[in-house]
Amino acid sequence: MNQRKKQPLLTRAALLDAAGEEFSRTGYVGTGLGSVTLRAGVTKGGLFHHFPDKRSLAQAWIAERLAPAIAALWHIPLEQAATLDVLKQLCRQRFSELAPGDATSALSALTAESRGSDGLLVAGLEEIFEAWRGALGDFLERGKSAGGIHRSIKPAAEAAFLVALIVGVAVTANSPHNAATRRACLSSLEDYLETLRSQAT
Amino acid sequence: MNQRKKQPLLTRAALLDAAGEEFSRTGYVGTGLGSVTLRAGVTKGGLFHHFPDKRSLAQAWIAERLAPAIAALWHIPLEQAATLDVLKQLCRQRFSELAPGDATSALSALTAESRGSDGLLVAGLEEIFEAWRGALGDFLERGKSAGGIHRSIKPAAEAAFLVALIVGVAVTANSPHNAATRRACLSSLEDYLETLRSQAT
DNA sequence: GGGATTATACCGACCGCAAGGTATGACTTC
DNA sequence: GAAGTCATACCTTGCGGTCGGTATAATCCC
Repeated sequence: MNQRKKQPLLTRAALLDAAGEEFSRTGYVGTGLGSVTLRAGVTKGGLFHHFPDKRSLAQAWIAERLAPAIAALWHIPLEQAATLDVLKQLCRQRFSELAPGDATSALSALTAESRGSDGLLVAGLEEIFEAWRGALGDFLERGKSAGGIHRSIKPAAEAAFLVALIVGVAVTANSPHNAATRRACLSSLEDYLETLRSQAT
Repeated sequence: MNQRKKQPLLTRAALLDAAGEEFSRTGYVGTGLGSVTLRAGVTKGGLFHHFPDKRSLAQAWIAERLAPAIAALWHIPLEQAATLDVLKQLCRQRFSELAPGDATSALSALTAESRGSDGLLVAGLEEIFEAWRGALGDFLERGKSAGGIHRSIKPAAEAAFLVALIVGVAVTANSPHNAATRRACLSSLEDYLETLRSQAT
């Protein structure tokens, strides 16, 4: 076994993971560094050795954890797809998994919290949204080329619309308590996606 | 002039207004009672005379200020309408007014923040969403009866969908900086609303 | 109606605590 | 031994909340 006692990469990773857990559940201002260090099994000294301050920790987590998590959930499954059914199936799946603390909800909550106050955090979050909209736009573009998606739609606008909708669902209906609302949104979303389908030739 | 020196109703109102300003801009945990009392021109003693604790202050603000504000923005204009054009015009208007700190953004941010942690605040916020979805559902129902809206739609599901979308826009595109994203969402929203129109006979 | 009494509204100092952050030192690794 | 990695102890600040006191308003009683 590895008998090394100081493994900076692992401690850094543990700190990021612990911070992510806390940020996802209680938001940025709501989480104390004490809970983070406790969860990570590291003390204050260790934390501030790896990150100069709380905001940097959050920024690192956003860039190194949250962004990839969103990509894994929403970009990659669409990477080589071009049909509406793939998107519909993806939404069904992701909506059913939605819960407080997951990546989609965390992204939504962090954005809602940071906007207006913590301008520096917004930058990293905004990048995630840009990438998300880009991936969705590319997907829709491919769908248009392949013929499965109607020619008249504007992929960029439609992507922004879809991202907003998903965020809205993550905010208004991400708890097991309001599963009914989530199902209602999903139902209407599927109807809406059908309107993007190109008329059968 | 009224020379009364103690006007409990006015001070209470001032406290609610001040709390609203702070909650809307920096969220629940992000606002200190010091800023609230300062803005209201009241001291801690006065605050805790009217409200037993911080959470009660927030609850009172949600019920007495935020809920009516949302109603004024989204329910009342639709109260006696039944055509899609009224809804489209309303969305155009409200989207253009969207900014950090307004009622719609505050509702979205507070909900995103409270869910998972402050269960007691969620109750009041949930009521607002219920009323919102109800008002929108009634509107769509009237539209169906009047004939302007397609018969096949499910008003309740569509209402949940629309509320989620608006919240999503308020979270992802409520700052003047991303007006482009907001316009994109609005554009797609209008296209989407058109699909609800009943086929011309 | 007018003074005494009680209840209401508000002030301002203070408390305990947890927050973010720092300084220093000890142990590891190269 | 020098640089890197982490622990311990501590500092300052601001938080939500309390408490004794005071000034104003409503009520009572004659």
